[in-house]
Amino acid sequence: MPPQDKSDTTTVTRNAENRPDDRYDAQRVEPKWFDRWQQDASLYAAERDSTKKKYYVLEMLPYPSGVLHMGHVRNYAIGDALARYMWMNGYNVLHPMGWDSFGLPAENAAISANTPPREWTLGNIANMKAQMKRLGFAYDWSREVTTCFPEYYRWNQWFFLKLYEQGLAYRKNSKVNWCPKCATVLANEQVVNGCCWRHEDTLVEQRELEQWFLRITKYADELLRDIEKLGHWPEKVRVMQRNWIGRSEGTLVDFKLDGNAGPAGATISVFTTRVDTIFGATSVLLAPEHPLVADCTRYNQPLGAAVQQLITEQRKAREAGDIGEIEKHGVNTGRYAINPYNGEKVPIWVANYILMDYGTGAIMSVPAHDDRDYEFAKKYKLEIRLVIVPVADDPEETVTEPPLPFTTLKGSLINSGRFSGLMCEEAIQKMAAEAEKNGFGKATVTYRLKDWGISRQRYWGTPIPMLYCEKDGIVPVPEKDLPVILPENVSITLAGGSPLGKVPEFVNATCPKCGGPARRETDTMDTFVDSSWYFYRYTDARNDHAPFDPKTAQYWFPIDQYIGGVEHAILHLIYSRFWTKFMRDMGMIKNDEPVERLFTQGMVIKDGAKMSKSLGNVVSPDEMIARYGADAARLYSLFAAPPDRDLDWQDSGIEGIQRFLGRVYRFVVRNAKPEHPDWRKPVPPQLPPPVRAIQRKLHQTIKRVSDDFQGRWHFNTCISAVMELVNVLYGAEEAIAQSAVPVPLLADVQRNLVLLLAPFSPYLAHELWEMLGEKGSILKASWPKYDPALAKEEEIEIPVQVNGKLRGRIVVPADSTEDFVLDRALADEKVAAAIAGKQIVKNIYVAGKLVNIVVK
RNA sequence: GCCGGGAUGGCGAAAUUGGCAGACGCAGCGGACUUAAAAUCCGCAGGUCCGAAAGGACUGUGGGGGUUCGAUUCCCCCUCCCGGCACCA
Repeated sequence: MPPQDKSDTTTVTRNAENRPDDRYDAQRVEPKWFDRWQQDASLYAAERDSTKKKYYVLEMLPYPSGVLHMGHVRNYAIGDALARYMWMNGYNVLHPMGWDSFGLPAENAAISANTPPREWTLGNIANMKAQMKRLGFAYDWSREVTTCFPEYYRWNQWFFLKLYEQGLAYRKNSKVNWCPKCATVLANEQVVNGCCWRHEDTLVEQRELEQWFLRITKYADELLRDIEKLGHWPEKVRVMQRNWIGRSEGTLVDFKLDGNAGPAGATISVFTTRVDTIFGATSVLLAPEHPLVADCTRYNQPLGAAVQQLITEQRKAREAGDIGEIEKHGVNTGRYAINPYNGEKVPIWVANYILMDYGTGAIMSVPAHDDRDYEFAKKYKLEIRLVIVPVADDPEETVTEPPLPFTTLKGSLINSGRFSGLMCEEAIQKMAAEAEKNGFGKATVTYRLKDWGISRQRYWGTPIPMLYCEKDGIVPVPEKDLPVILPENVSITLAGGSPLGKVPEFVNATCPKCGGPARRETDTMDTFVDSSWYFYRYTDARNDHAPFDPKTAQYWFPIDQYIGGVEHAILHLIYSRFWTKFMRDMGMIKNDEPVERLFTQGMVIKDGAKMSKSLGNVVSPDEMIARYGADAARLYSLFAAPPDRDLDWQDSGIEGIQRFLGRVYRFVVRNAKPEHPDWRKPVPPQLPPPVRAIQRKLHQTIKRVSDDFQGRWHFNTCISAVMELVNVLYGAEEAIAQSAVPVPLLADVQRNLVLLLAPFSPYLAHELWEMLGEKGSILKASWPKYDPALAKEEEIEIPVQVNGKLRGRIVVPADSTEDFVLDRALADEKVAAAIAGKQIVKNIYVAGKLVNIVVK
């Protein structure tokens, strides 16, 4: 009996023979729901002042590059499924979206296409937003954040002023990474293998510039320590952050310069993690760019030339990203330093493997106990002096001449004066204490993490709200004068420094202190500033007197689930953590960390390679929507692989998903009978076995899908489970045709089937929900609950092994005793044959799982 | 070099706590429906060997070893692939 075609909402088209067309046409159904959803802006709005439990699910906001790619679709399909699931479980869900819309590509477009960055960006946003809506993602668009709007970036400026007030933003002259293609500086984090993170073939140059820095290093220790709190982050990301912060405990030791070497009283400070080996130091090595080197080379042309050579070698190696493999070279300065522990004079060398930007740029060289120093000393025939010997459990066996270099900490000191005989770790403590007591050093901690340089010599970014007055120097723009608006109609080139510097109306300003003329800062902020706090803005996106309301933020934070690509494991996620800690110390928020759970989804690849235009293997979401529909594209991106693994896109795979959606649709079209008098009656408690099997499968499926949402998020297996359920339903079609399946059960199984699909394929779910006679959005319906008693199998099949080899299977009631199962197993014909004439050593029964009979 | 992750049919994958390896899907093959095709529905399907068939034997989760009644799963060694870090003193 076909459903009546009288509803004005659900339309089942009919074919030539006037039978209902049970073929699922996504191109008919999806636009219908799309239009309805468009008309209801409140559909996915998070509730203010809710008494419900909150859930904040967030996908990383995209850069509006022009069009969505499959990686976006996958990312958002995961988040959307979770958001819908949480809605159906009664949570007050915050699921927002926005645009990381400042950045260089807009300027490049301006240069190549002569389109103003703002226009280009807003056009892309409009396009991508339309794509997202067409894909059916359930975002609260009333909270949309667009970082290039003054309403947003004024708060970047406001935060900057706060950072400046607290000494966390400061200006200094320093060597910076310069990308010639971007025509701007890069933060350390943005340099990949010596190249620009955006231009992987472009070597980064070193330039000397005045720059604004944020003092992220103030939080280095806390950022490291709190990684422990991120228990629901992928271990991989936690390790990467730990390495990036690079905490290292050691000792600073000052070596005095000998006699006439350098200015009187001058010292070379070295950093070492192995001060216990210092009696084995046979030279001091300086980085080629160490300030003292300049002093040594001033009146020594040949030495200067040699040092210049070392600088060049080091720079080349760094740029090529293989500083680790640099061939060690060095040159003797001819001067000496004095080891404060034993008064010994050691030569000062300059070496190309010493880095100026780590530690103090100077080391003590201990060839006997360091691989690198050993190699260097061998090459230049420097003295190698053993000061640590291994300690064996049996003192008789203690080796006195270990193979060199001997670098472990499991040893004791020799030839080390009053420290001889101490164990290494104890010696490190005592020697550091002595240095401190005598004023020639101290225990210290060094980080690899550097302060965050945020100045960019580009146009399309947040203007840094600072002024330079001839009289008053650096003066912050007063808070009341924010925002400093980014001017329009600026001619953009990649040459000649900051484009804003060429706009007199922008540059020329008045000093708020003295009223005299002042020059405006013309650099803009790194766009990672924008994304460091945007998720707080979502909680209160239209606030125009503060970045957000602290109370509201406190309700929503921390983010319950953050989802994005692993490529942001360091940059974005470390800056965000820093920003949160800074805001906490300002009293704006109470949470120490922004993100409770982080999920990093795998890449979408095709034919074994990352999708790229040059490989010609790009799959376009628009094309997938046009061919298969949004639901199919989304469902396939969840089905083809577990979400944390890379996904190999196969066009034939999505066809299978399209078939599956058609199968579901067809089943419901044929079996929805909401007008039937029994349709809403409760399912009878006693069902005959073949029908009971349907009910059992239903409850098993609900359990599997629910468990996965709570646990490991393997949506691919969730969808498989629903497919199995559908296969069972098709197997029952004959029974249904003969009215052997009670209508209440038929209704129940269809309702639940559609509910189970609601997080994954919203268009189809909404269509079928309506077809089943249900009113209102399926999002407002409750997630199905399974009944363990109904999910339970009454009879189970148990494999029987003999000596671990499968020999037979028996079917027994699920509550059988061990004795009963074993009896039945031994009675099995094939099992009996396999054990005939042998002696049974042991019977193993794993309840409900397996029997193994051990014979000999 | 160090730290992660991975390797399972022709392909994407599954096996959640040590217990039937290959669920589910794709591609393939066979059948039904059709004048025919598409669509749809049903069935078969790791490999090798024996058998006309029913069925049976052996073998099989990158390679080698171990623990166990039993290992894709735990332990040791090795190979390859992907990602990250790397003279960080």
